[in-house]
Amino acid sequence: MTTTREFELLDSAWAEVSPPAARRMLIAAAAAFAGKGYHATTTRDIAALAGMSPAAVYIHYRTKEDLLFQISRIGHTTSLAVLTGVPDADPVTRLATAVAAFARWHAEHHTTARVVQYELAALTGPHLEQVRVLRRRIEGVLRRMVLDGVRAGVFEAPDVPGATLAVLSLCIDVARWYQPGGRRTPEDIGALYADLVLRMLHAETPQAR
Amino acid sequence: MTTTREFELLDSAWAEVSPPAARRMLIAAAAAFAGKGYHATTTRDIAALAGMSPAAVYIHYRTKEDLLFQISRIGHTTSLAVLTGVPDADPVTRLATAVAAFARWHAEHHTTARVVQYELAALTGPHLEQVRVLRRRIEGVLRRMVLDGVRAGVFEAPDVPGATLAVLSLCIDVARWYQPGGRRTPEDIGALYADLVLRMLHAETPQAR
DNA sequence: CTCCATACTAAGCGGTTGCTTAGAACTAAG
DNA sequence: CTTAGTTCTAAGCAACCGCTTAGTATGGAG
Repeated sequence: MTTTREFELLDSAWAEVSPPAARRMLIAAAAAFAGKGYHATTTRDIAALAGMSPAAVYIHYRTKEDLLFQISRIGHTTSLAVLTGVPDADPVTRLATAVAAFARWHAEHHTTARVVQYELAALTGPHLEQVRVLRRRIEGVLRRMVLDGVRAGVFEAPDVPGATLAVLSLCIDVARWYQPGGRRTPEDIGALYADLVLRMLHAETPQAR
Repeated sequence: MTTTREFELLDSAWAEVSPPAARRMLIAAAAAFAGKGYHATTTRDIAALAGMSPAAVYIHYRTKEDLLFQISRIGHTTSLAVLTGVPDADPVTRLATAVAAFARWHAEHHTTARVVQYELAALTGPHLEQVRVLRRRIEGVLRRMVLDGVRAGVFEAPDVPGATLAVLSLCIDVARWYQPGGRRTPEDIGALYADLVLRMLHAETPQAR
């Protein structure tokens, strides 16, 4: 129960989910899906983690897949907000800040991020389509940032879509390898990746971090 | 059946598996695991894909997890061989060739690579430990290449383990996003990534390549 | 031919799965 | 107090899971 409460306090993104029992169920499902994978998780696992009976899942969610979809939808929306919420600045600072925040999010919320990035195949047709729209928007935002820098002459990238792909891929993969007890904090990872990405684009690192 | 035969011809790494029926079973399992995930794949799926009865699985493999382990073991060994098989050269050329080959392998063999990279959690204790040894070796080989360049003064990396992590992560994640029908061929991806990695390490791109 | 090992299938067993049903406990309005 | 609506549980159903068992077909050795 302590774990669940910590989750709620840390993760303001779940605040919109109500009633509280439905939120607890979502958080339990996200933890279970992230730890064992969607298909290896049973509805009984989720209910037990949420401290309720197996049937309670179906009061708030139509199916197990609906639970996955809500996690995926909220997760994608939140990570998109992290990218777009970066303050306006020159292209170099802007991309550096965005990469740092995006990579950091994938570490800090690696539980949600793992579901977001690695359980897409378990979504049903219409739900998958809805999530794909969000994913295209995320890539679009990042590509625009790279393109702005290239146009301003501060980035050097012979292949803009390719560079965007690499940057996105780098950040996403944090969710796979990150471990909470590890050597690097989410902040460290954000700083490291911002630096590496600027080097990748042959940009001068600004003295303002 | 045509698909299975194509697989066999393309993938020489499976050659060591015998008898042929056991090889067909492994290839069918790899395809199924990559497509739907280990837990979503039933032993009946695998048998059907291999064109045999469900019970035939257990003639050649003790459990479903043993099938996964064999795929993972061979996959890890092969990808390690791809890295170590790079011809000796100056540090810049050597790392560039290795990254190109490693990234390319993850695209070309994205079916196997997906099982290798994303189904580790489904391995049982001793099998997981065995695979972890191979994974540490892969990271070690790559780190050594980065370190050699830093020591020779041709790479600039304030954080060698961090840079190694990023390079490895970049290549591994190819298995997640690569699609056979896509715009980029495995060769394209290898070339793109070799270039991006050299930039990341502030190295001058050699004219060869 | 017999003998025997290998490779396979048909059938099915015990256990687990996602999900449903029937009803209990609680809350709040009239 | 009654009533209605909501949230939960106990019990269980049909389908499906990994895996086993019993038996058949094949082919090589003697």
